Amino acid sequence: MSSSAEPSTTGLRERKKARTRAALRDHGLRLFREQGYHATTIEQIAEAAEVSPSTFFRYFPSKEDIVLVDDLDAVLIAAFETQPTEKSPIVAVRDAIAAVLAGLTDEDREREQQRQELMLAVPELRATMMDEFRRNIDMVAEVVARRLGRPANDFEVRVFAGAVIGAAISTFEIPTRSYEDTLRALDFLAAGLPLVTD
Amino acid sequence: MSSSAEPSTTGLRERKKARTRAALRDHGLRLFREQGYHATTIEQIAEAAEVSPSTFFRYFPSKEDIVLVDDLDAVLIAAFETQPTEKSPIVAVRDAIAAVLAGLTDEDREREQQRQELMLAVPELRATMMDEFRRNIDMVAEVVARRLGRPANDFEVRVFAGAVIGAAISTFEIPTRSYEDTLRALDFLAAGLPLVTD
DNA sequence: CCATCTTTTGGTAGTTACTATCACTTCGTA
DNA sequence: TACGAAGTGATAGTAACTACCAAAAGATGG
Repeated sequence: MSSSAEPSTTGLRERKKARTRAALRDHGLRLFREQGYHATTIEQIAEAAEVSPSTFFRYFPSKEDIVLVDDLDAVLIAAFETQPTEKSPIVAVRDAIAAVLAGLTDEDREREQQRQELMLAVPELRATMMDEFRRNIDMVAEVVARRLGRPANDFEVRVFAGAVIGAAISTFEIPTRSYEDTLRALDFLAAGLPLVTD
Repeated sequence: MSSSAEPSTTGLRERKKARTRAALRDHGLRLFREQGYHATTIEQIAEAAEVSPSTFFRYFPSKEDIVLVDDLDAVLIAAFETQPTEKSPIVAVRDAIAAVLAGLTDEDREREQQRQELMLAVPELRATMMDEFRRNIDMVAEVVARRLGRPANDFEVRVFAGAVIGAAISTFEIPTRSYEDTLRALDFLAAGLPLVTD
């Protein structure tokens, strides 16, 4: 048992594993896109990646997990922590998200959009979505709590995080949705949700 | 094909169907509680309800759907619509929820709590939870939009609804959670999420 | 009351995601 | 080069679901 630090670019074994994992995910997502989620079987994905079905399950605990990606978490946290402390929590969150989104390539945004659409469309994947949702609340709560010097499970901080993520999620079903909608939603929340009768 | 109004207390057939459905759900939830969700098979549920596995799937499209209940939707909508229009949308939502919760028996609340815990604990059920979550956003948005004379898919109204439901959901993970926490969360949201450094 | 039509049901035979296990191969290392 | 560890494939099994068909039971007109 090694120290489990980072195996990044070591032996052939690690490299091969990384390649197999990437191949499985890429072929999986491609097949999902081409023929739909249900119509794609593990066998097909394994075959496309040139491994056995057994091996698939050694890399991903389930078919759904192919879609689960949390690459952006660390980036978001970092972006938030560099926000000046003068900003209110809600504005800091908004600006952190804006910064991260601005830093993505069009391709990244495209892929992320496709992932979200897939999750919305396929019932099985909505479990994944709920998990992501809860994870995001935890993440926002933790990071905001730290900034305010409150405990991580502070009631008000968690409600704040829930409202932020809920506002963001509410934009997911907009047909023509772009990432600016997410920012608009947070702006509206920052303004105190000023709804008035027209 | 009849007029699909309400078959409520008609022929023997309807009554028997209602009984079978209730038996399947009750035995299912009981078995989930007693032996866990995974350990309970459709076969066991069907056997307990004295029908065949085939019949189970005629009543519920999947095992998960046993847990899905939306009895409260109509009640909540009605409670909201009787709120005086002077109240701001957020206060009206809060008070409507408070009224509904106050109207439940302790038993109802207990059962509802158990359902939510089950959904949080079992991965497969979180898909159901996400669906419920989206349905709740839609419901709040629709009802608030009507009150404000805006279209049902109005951007600001949807963000409002997302924030409300997000705030409510954020309280789900509190270990000692009671239904008052949901109201506290909405109060905090109504106050504009006033987070300040201590 | 009976014949008939419709709905509901049980059974059988799939498919697919996923688990467990075991022998075999491949890689890292002394 | 020999040995241990890690990765792989194959096989057999479980359980959620689907499609289908024939039998049973409730509804309906004469």
